Amino acid sequence: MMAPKNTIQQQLQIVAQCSLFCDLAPADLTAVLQTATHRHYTSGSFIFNQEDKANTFYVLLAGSVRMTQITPEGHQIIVHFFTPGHGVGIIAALGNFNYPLTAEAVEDCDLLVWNRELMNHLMEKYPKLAINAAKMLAVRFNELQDRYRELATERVERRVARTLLRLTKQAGKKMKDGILIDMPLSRRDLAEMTGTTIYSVSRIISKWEQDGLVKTRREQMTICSPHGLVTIAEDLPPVKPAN
Amino acid sequence: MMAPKNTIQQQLQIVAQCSLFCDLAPADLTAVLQTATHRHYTSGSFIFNQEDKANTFYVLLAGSVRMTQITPEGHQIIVHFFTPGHGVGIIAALGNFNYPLTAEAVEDCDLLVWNRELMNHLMEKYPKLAINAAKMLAVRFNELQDRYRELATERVERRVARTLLRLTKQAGKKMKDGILIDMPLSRRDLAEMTGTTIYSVSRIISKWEQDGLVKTRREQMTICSPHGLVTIAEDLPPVKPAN
DNA sequence: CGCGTTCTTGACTAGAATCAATGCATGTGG
DNA sequence: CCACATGCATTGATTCTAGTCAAGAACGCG
Repeated sequence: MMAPKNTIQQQLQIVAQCSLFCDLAPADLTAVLQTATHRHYTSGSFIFNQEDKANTFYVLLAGSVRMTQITPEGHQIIVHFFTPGHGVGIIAALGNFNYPLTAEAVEDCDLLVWNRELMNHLMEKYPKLAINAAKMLAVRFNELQDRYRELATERVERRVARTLLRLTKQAGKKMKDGILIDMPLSRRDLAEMTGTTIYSVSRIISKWEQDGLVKTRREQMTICSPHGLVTIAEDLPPVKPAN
Repeated sequence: MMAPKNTIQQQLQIVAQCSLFCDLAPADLTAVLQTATHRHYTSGSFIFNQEDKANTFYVLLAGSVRMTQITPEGHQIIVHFFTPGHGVGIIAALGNFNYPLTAEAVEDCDLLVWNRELMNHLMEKYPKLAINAAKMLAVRFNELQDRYRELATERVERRVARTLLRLTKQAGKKMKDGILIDMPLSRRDLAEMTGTTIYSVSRIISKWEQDGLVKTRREQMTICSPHGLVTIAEDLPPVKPAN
């Protein structure tokens, strides 16, 4: 519907860097890309829903995507935020089951789209593609495992600190008063990312704001002292000289 | 060193069913298997250690393997138990980083072994292999994600119930007085699998034992009423008629 | 300007961790 | 075969983190 944010040129660059396509012979890469179609999602729209049949395979070119999962009891958790260059829905499409989670565009998004079977054929034809997919999955698996360990062994405050630090890496934008997390980010989001409640998050953030570590507005967050957050995330003693 | 528990014949059967090798042309399968070597680990020995360089790739033929991870603070968590037919160390070997966890033989084990680079070549030659690896990873990823969600949203008792139910599926052996979990399983193991402490586990198990749901000995566990555990795991009301 | 969100804060509670003491098995060596 | 050491398991008392509930403030939007 709308024109994509970036030019085709720029998008190709993003794709070529994307770990799914790296190391692919240039000719093969263009062949693979020619089989893709292109879709735009406006902010707030859903790319797919939990329990949908997974027969599509996406690569995010522009925008950001929030992956959530909702339990039978109605608890929602946020599993991942995707930024450009990452594959979306790959796991479900590989495994040929239903999407275990919902993908929502939190900003306007451009995505490359493949049909599941088509991608399977491509992988048989270009083994590198399958190997890359597996590697990408391996990396994501490790990230998830780390977060699992954190959840199992760490306090809420540390988990929130870690999550914010991760977000600065993913979507941080340097401003004069600190690093802005450049996407809408509510207390609820943070709570659902760290496995806690909005109340606990609010208390923690309030305290940090008093200590000058962060500045917040509604659904927005600036990290003034990344180092201070690291101190909390790593459970180092605060800046007192005495130990 | 020692003769394997099963005959080569039996092992081939296991391997052929293993999701890593299924759908492979029989000729290709034998070709792939011929490149593997074979190793035996005695109970209690370590297959690899956290932080080792990951250049080996295993498939478990017999025995069981416990995967643990230890945090800088010294908290240990159990990430997975492997039973025959599963790939061990695959993720790290794919991603070409260090093993993020330790693999320990909890019983005598037989494994097939490949060198990392060799497996990479094999995958380029037999794309099906790479696709299967990716699919296998996708399945494990989903399992991990489920457990992550449980950890984030559920109480300890439910998590312990779920874990025991999973173990009955993985290593359950039908006995006359219930389903025996056929591997050494201490309170500590359960605590590290569910993200809690041995004290909480002990209290919960004691209560269940009083209610006749389970029977325990040292490092051993029999589930007398799987249904009762399901009731707890799903948070259904107990067997009272009134709601 | 009124409405719906989002966010904050306080009071209270409960689930689970921690600490400490003790009881049991199991295996060891005199 | 018994005394002992060791590791595993239980239980009670206590503490504390974080969840729950409730009320209201601040913000943004139509």
